[in-house]
This record gives sequence, C-alpha cells and structure tokens, in this order.
Amino acid sequence: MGKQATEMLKGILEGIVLAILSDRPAYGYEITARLREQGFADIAEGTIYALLLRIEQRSLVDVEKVPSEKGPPRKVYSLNAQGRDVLAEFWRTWSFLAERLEQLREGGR
Amino acid sequence: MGKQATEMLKGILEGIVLAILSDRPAYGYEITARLREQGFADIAEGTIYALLLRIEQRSLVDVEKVPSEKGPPRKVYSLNAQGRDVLAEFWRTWSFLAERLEQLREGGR
DNA sequence: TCCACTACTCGGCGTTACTATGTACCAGTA
DNA sequence: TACTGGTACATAGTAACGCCGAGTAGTGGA
Repeated sequence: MGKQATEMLKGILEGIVLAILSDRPAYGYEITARLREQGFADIAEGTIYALLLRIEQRSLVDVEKVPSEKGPPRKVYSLNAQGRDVLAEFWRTWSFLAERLEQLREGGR
Repeated sequence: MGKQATEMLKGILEGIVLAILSDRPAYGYEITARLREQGFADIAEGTIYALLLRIEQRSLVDVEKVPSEKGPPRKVYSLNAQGRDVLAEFWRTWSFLAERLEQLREGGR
C-alpha cells in the first residue's frame, strides 16, 4: 500500500481495532499480529499502542493486566458499552461513505 | 455525521474529488455544491479549496480560468493522466479497505 | 443602499499515523 | 556467563489533512 493509504487509515484504523475487540478481548501485540495476517503488513507497532492508549483514555475499553508466559505482562483490552456505541457509530459513518463511493465508482465509467 | 467522520474523510475526500473530476471538469464552488447534494452537508468550503490547491500543486489536474456570469472568474479543474493514475491507486486502496472491513463486520456477529 | 449569492484565498488549530528509539522480560544456546 | 531473538509496551517528534473563521470581490435584485 502506498502513502495514500496512510491518510486513508486515519479514523478507520480506530474502527478496525474496535471491531477486532468487539469479537473478543485482545492485547496490543496480538492485535498488531492479527492486522499483519489480514494484509495490513506495514502498520507500525507504535501506531497500535498509541491508538490503544487513546481509546483507553476515552474510556471505550476496559483494561486488565495479565501475566504472560513470555515477556512482560499483557494489557488485555475489552470493549465496554461506550466502546460499542462508538463502534456502532463508526459502522454508520462507514456505510454512508461506502455507499457514496460505490455510486461514484459506478458513475465514473 | 459526527466528529469521527472528520478523521475518516482524510485521504478519502481527495479520492472523492478526483472521482468527481474524472466524470467531467469542474470548479471549486460547483464541487462543494455537488458534495452537499450528495449528503456531505458539513464539508467546509475552505476544505475543498485547500484540497484543490494541493492537487493542483501535485500536478494531478490541469487548470483553466473561465469568466463567470456571476461573481469572480472560475478556476476549472480537469483531471490529467497523472491524476487518473492517482485515482486508480485510490480505488485499489479503497477496495482493499472495503473488503477487510466487510469481513470484520461479518465476523462481528 | 443593502443584502444574498457566487467564487476564491489564507492562517491557525487539533487529530492522526508514521518513524525511530527505548525499556523490559524470558528462553535457548554456546 | 554472555548473547541472541522473540515477546510486550511506551514515547517523542514529524507531516498531512480537514475544520474553523475571516476576508476579498464581483453580480444582481429588493
């Protein structure tokens, strides 16, 4: 993905992470790994941690420290009610955008 | 649309404008008006003009000054070859994102 | 004359993702 | 013991983008 993608991810990456957490709780390193598997190869670790800190400060997630077999303790994030609201709002906005863009793409040929 | 949308528009708004221009040449005020018709009610005028200046500086568009019946002369933008390349790249990135998100949404229930 | 509409420009702001770097813990191994 | 590599989190600085607010200017109608 090119540099365009960097800008396009803004705001969307947060939605993606919230969606991942809505499936089940997860910790930063795990989320980074899952994103890489799903094709987001070049998303920096630091980006995810910064994002997680932000949504923690906005109280969209609950946090639990869990000891790890390997390495430092994990911060496991789980989506709370407020987080679910934000996620729902995200999907609404996304749907709106996706519809408009689909129309534009059709019209463009 | 909420404040989330502001961030989500980043990068995408440029694609939208390029797509509009790929249909046919247009000038700033006209583009703003068309966006409003299509539901992007709260996109600031200044945002569009700034975006147009950026894509002009990156040589994605050709510019022609055309006198207007009402008000100051119009700057009519038309997509050139380079702009078409960037638009194509935009659609590729968009498709990628749209696919991933569709998967996430399915998995989420 | 005043207002509304058309049309473009500019400076400053907040948010976001990226880069680069650092800390720390553990297991295997030579 | 020392080294390497994988796990796990944190942070400082940067660039880009969209928003806000204000300003300039031309036209036509009340």
